[in-house]
Amino acid sequence: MSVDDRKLDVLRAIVEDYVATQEPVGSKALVDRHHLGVSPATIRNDMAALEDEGYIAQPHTSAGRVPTDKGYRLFVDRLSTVKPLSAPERRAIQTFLDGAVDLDDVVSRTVRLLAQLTRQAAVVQYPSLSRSTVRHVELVMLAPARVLVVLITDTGRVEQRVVDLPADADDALVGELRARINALAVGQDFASVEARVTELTERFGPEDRATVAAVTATLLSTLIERHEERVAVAGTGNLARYGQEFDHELEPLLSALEEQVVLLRLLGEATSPSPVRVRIGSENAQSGLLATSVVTSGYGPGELALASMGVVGPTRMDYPGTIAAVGAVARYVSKILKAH
Amino acid sequence: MSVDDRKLDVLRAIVEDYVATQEPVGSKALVDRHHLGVSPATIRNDMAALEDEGYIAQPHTSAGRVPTDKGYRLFVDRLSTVKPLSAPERRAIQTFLDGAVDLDDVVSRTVRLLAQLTRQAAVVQYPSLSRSTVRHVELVMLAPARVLVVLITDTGRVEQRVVDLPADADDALVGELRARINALAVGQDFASVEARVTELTERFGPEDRATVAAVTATLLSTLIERHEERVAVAGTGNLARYGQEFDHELEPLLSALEEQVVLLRLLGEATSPSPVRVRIGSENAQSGLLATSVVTSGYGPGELALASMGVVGPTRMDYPGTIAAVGAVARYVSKILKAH
DNA sequence: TCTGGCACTCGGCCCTTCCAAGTGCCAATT
DNA sequence: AATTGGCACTTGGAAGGGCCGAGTGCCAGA
Repeated sequence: MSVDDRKLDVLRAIVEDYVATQEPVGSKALVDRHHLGVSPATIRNDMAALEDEGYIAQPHTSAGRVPTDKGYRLFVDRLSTVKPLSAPERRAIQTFLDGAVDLDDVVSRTVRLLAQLTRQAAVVQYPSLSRSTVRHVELVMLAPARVLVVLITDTGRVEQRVVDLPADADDALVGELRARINALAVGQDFASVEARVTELTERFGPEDRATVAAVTATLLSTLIERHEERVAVAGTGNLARYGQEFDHELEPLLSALEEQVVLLRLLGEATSPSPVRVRIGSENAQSGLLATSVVTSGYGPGELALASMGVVGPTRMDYPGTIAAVGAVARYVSKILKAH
Repeated sequence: MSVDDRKLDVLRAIVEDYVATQEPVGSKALVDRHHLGVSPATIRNDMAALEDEGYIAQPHTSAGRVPTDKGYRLFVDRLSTVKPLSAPERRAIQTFLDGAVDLDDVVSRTVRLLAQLTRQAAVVQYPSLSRSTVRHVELVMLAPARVLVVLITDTGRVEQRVVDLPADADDALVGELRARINALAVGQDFASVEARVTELTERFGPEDRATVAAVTATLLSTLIERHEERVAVAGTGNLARYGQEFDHELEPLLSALEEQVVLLRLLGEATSPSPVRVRIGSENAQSGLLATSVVTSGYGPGELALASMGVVGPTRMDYPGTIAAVGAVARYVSKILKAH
């Protein structure tokens, strides 16, 4: 075994021990707990080298070493082996998610499941509108000058918006409008609908145009408004349990977890479902999250990910376990969405 | 001024000082900060009496006094004067809530506003279905054997559910069903709809009854399922800020704030909008909430409250300010709902 | 009924001491 | 060249001790 190999082994051992014990780990403890076959002094040399390269650090002189963000990064990228979920965990995922009755239920069950599996805070984005297609648009008159616009997507999501019309409308007009909108929107993705629906106004008589414009404008804003994308959160209590280590930093973290904008940035752009992504500590570049890592995965019924889900926890988290959990849940949810 | 009056003054002073400083308050500090016109020794006697009666307690011998739950209760019931909101606060409420576009937006803005005003955790219940009336029921065919049921209430709330039919249906059947359901449900409160809709099946031919039954069953379950009542939460970070005083108790508290069931019980039965209710510490009889107080108010467009909103914080909270804030926000939201 | 005085209690702060864990370096060994 | 044992050094944290101040309860006097 070459020297570099052993150094990596040492780093791995440090990460594992530190994650397990939450305490800086010294050379002696390392050789005791892992059978490395060399003496503490040798380990010390390796550790000094690792420290020079920036993978570990010591909180104070005469203390053990702690992994740096860079160290965790190396660990995640090259040193950790996939830790398969236990059978009970697999069963838990299935039984928990199979009971879901609709999309909202899937999301809320997923987020609680993730929080429970990882004992950290979980975040799940509702499947994004912008990648869905329109299944149906419904217009309902609530009052002579007030219409409810309901948008139904192929993912089973329903968005509604109330429109105040510039003038009273009658059922005939609303009915015609409903028919026309559905004729050109159903089955289309949102971008296409945007393109087609704008010309719709011209097909109506001048006296109705203002009304039609009001309705289509609302429909478009529903389609476009990505910031409407919702996010479910659970397990924030787990972060508190993770100890007083966060100390004062707990409050900004909790605040961050309440802000949709922050959460969406956290989950990042959902690309393809497969790879689980890990952002470690300072890689987040988000004020309250410098001491936290984020493990995310896209999910969705097809090749493209509709949305993301993930877990937020301290940098000193069990990466293999968390990655496995997030990956497994994302895969299973994707399968459920496909079946629907 | 009789003796009992002064004792109550002393209690009030203790509560106010303790809330302000977070530290046990002694006789000397009391006479210094409040011009009570008597000597510390006199105050000591009063304090001893108050302690005998269970209104205050001392953490240790030779420490100042701290109000008990019973003391807070007396303070809230008889000693605190209403503290009107400041002009900026009033403005904040208006500008913040007037921008709301729909019911969901009202709720999410309200909960954030409450959290910000009181610097505590806020909880707002979505207007309850069970007290609403039906404005419209829409059936949308998603597939030959799959129908989306959309229920629209007079509060602007929309509930949807997907039904898998026992057999394929055609547009004609669904259209007829839609018309009939609306004919008997629109304008009715939920209890009436329950009563009327069950007989509906019999009006259809035998071959369609299974289909009709499936749809009506789903509609009924949507009407009845109160546990579907959702709750919005914000400001949990404020609880962390409230200091390490919660210590280990923070985690169960955060968990409790994530559980719909607990939150709904916390908000309690919404009765009439007007009075703000306060539950103090052990009055909650909820595991994680023994050190917290809950200030709630019903709200809704009419005389009856549709739902509740409230604030959760440490027992050592600023009751007059919190009560004023919750009351003002509840009144303002009620006004908005009435206007809609 | 109130007040001033007085003895007493006790938690928190500060200081010191001590210890264990851990390091870095170096000379010796393989 | 790599590894090892030995050793001096650093340092945070725990343990102990003394001090101080805030606060109390009680009592005798106004």
